Amino acid sequence: MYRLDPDFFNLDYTLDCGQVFRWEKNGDWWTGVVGNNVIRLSQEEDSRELLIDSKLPPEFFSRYFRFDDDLSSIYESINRDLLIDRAINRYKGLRLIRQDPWECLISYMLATASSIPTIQKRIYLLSQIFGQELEDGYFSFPDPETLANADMSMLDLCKLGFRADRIKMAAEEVCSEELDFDALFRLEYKYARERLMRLRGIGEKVADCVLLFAFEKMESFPVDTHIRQIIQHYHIDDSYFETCTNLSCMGDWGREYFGRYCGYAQEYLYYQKRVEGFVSLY
DNA sequence: ATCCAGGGACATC
DNA sequence: GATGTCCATGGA
Repeated sequence: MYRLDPDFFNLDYTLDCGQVFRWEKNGDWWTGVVGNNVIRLSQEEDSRELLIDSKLPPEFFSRYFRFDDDLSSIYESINRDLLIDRAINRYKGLRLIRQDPWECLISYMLATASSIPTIQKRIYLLSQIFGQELEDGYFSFPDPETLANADMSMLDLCKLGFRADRIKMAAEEVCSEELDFDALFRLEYKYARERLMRLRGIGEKVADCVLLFAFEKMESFPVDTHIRQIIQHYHIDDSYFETCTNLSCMGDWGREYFGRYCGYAQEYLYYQKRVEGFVSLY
């Protein structure tokens, strides 16, 4: 057990905002599985110090929680209007997380048209049935080979619905190295997105989530149902915005409007909408 | 009962 | 390019 003292960091917002699905809070402590590690974290009320119950070194958490991102300059660059300004101030310290590409890919393929508790349940079942038990009740995420070779009757136990065959196909592509994660890292956002969207079950939204959360593409602007509702609800005085009705246009709008770090803007708007609905700006 | 949830594929126009 | 329907599942 040791401590870190990062600035601009709120553990609750970061783990609760809906970007990761394998953390749960009991009392003051969060428990989660990252790779083959069961990790427990807490944050002190007043000092804001991060308490870490894990054998992993500080460098691991600096990387995982993106302490290398300069949040104050990111806030400055994305703060374009009252709505995002409110979200930034209310949820200050929410950081994007550097996720594992494979787990992130499958997780967001399983997330389509589902509530967050349902997604969490699917991922838990998938890990319980196909992963390794690390501690009582905590399982590693299954590796690509296991899912590629999984038989459908076992996969159906995870309640994936129509998503089951999609993730099996994705697992096969990863195993055969037809889908190369290293290559995706090197590709520009636009081309990495096109590559991911060639997979069955990956459209613009899932591709953007995976690129934002696992491939360092901060210019991703995932348009899910909440973001769509936000854009439709707040008729911001912007001619480009006014004509923006379909989803892919909303993504382009977000990129242009918020700039290089629009992925951060997206996450703040998303979380604010989930927690508070359509907030008043007066 | 009906609608919605971190959507996407496919047909149709 | 824009629109409608279907796809499982679970909770409100």
